[in-house]
Amino acid sequence: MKLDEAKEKFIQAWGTLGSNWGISRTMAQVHALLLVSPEPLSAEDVMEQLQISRGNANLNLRALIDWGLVQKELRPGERKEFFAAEKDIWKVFRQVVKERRKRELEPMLEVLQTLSKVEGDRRDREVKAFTDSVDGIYKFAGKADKTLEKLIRADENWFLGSVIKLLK
Amino acid sequence: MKLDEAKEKFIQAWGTLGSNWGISRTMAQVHALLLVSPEPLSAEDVMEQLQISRGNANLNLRALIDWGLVQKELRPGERKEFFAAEKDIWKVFRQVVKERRKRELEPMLEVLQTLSKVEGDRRDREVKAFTDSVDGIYKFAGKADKTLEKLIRADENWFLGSVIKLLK
DNA sequence: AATAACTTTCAAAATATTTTGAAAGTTCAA
DNA sequence: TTGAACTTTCAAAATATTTTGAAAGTTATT
Repeated sequence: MKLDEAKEKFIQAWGTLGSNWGISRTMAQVHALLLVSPEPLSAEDVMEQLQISRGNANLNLRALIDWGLVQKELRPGERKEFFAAEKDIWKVFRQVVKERRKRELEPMLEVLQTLSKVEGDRRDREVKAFTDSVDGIYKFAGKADKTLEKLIRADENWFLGSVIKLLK
Repeated sequence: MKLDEAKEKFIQAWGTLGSNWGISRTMAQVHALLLVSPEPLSAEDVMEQLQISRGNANLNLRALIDWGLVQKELRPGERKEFFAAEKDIWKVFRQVVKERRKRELEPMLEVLQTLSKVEGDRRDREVKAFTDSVDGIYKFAGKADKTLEKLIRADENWFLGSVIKLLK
């Protein structure tokens, strides 16, 4: 397989993966493109290689920066901005975990806490089913939150080493 | 807060969570509704409580069954089908991991393997960046695959106990 | 075989998300 | 302060996804 064909396939596959996980296809494709580029790319480069508009390129590059997956690079004497993705996939993974924890898990914990204060007789089947379910999820989410916090703090080797070893 | 209000909020929150993770809002809401219902519900019940059409209810109930999160229940002497969600959130989590691994991780591993066979001189910066990236992701995905396989097989107590303990 | 009680299908409609591109905004060098 | 070189914005258009509901299909009973 030729490089260009392989690149194209990779970009497609990464885009599909992204859209399965609630990330827009194009954002994942921009990420994929930067992942396999040896040099940082300009917005123009991204537009050309993915055949997308300027506005779209800008939007998705900014979103990737928000997620902490891409960084701007300025070159002395050049006005144009260049963009480079973090290449270490372990770091990428940890960063995504970190962001999703902040954006989704923590807000969910607050909602669950609120919901556990529902009024009503615990002997009521409806009430009991509800509180049991919410309590179970709340406990699970709390444990997940703590676990992920440790994971984020843990260094690469720790994750590569200990967890894998533990699980074997 | 009254039960009905709390239920409504939970269904909304679960729907939002789902759509953040690439699951359709309505499918997640049907799941939420079944999670907090003490008794199995009929398609009719789901239609009424979520104010959705028959076709939509049917589609999403079937999808939840596909994901292994909901089961049909037949009552002797009744023609109607009833639906109940698995209530143990650990089991739900493990089931989701199991399905996503099968549906997404394994196909991705195949793609990555194919892509690692790209032609070209390794001293070419473009080729090197590509193969380095793909190799890194392939190794990561392979480890994740094995780790998740263990997680799926592990029993509840193991996950509740050992992993949490390890991470503290 | 006919009917009643259900479930499933699917094309069209509704809705939601993504993309575009031109205009506005910014920044810097002259 | 101007203008060139860029980036950002955002309303409209395009596209993708979800929802509807009526019709078709299924199954058990009579």
